[in-house]
Amino acid sequence: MPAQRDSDIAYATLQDMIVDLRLPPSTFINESALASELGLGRVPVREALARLAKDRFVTIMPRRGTAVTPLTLPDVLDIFEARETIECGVAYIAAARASEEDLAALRTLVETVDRDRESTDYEQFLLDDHAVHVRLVHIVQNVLLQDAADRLLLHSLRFWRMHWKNRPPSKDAMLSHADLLSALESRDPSRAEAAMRDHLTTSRQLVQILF
Amino acid sequence: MPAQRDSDIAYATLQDMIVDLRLPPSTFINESALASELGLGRVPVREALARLAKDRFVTIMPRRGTAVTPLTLPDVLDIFEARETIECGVAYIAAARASEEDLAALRTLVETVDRDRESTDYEQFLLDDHAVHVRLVHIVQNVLLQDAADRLLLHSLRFWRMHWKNRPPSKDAMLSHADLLSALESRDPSRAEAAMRDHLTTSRQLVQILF
DNA sequence: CGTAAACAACTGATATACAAGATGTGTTCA
DNA sequence: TGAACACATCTTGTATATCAGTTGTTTACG
Repeated sequence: MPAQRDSDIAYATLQDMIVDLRLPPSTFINESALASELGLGRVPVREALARLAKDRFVTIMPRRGTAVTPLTLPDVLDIFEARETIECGVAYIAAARASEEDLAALRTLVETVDRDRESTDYEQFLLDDHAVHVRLVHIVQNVLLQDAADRLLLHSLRFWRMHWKNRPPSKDAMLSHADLLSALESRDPSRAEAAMRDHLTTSRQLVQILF
Repeated sequence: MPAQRDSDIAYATLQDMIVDLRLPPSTFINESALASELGLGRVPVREALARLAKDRFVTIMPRRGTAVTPLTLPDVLDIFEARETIECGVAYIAAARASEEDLAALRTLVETVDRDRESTDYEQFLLDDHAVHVRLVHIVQNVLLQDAADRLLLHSLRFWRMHWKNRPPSKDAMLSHADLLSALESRDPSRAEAAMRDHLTTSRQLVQILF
């Protein structure tokens, strides 16, 4: 879905604004104001909102208005559960399907994340961690799984930014992907799946403890 | 996403038309003609097409036109792979989470499917089989997984209709869900997952043999 | 005779304008 | 003083019109 139409520009811009919290959860959206702010017409903005609603990034209440979807605890648990379901399967498949280039790229990314863990710049950590997961999904080369996973990863990114904004993370809240990478490099699907499951359940538990 | 706006009506109608092959794969879509045929304006139809494109039911080629997405063998294999990834995880979760009402409803549906297998009305079989999978996903009560799974199930339904249209199925191509149901009723997540995996890999192999 | 360039027609893409529904406020009556 | 009804305003939803881009065809030139 390459951005060439105004509608695609609006979609990409709005998604960015929602995920990086420039439009925080529960923000009400005024179509006309937003359109002139983006320098676009109302029609392409509307088309973009319709698509974002399918991703559940915004919630359209017919004849009442559109709002950035709020982020409740049940929602967050759904995100984690869905990620676990899809990404564990993805890790299993990727172990068999990854090319040497994939593994090399992944190793670089994982090392970057490990450096990020030593710093206190959690924004950079989040971005690089996100990149690892996106790359992993990319390995499978299945657009349908990719669609689903990318959406979940963005929801997840939005959540962590929100979560850490007021409660900056301790160092051990920033997890490594060393086990996962090692499993992939030894082409061990079951171990890769287990590593991913461990990775996701651990981070989920870090959230649940706080609530 | 309840249908009340014209845009929702257009979305639901078009999705039906695509999945039941009234609009076969690769059909080119003329917005104006379609709008007047549906008795709607062009704008809501456009919004609906934008959403259908996100589901990959139609393919928008900017400034060139919109077509119902074709159905190639690699696409079909992606559908099966994605279904296996998601639905096996769903089956695992559902085994622990299903209520007694869920199990009762599922049992009725599975028995209906088993009756369908005795007949030659593959359309009815497809609909009831679809209903079983939809119900199973519903049990998990996770809208994100539901979004992803429902989409895949519709893609799958479209494929089977296409596939069996010219090659009507033999009786053993119509699979049962007896094993899955029995695993769910004994609350055995691993067995439920295994039953689902067996179900899906078997039907995938039935396709691959023919190509 | 073949190829390339220009033109015309079609169709999608966006902007402008209009209509309808919902919400909040103000006034009036109990 | 409180509650209910009506009105006004705001915002979404839809239709119509205009603009721009792509494609296919035709014509002219090599």
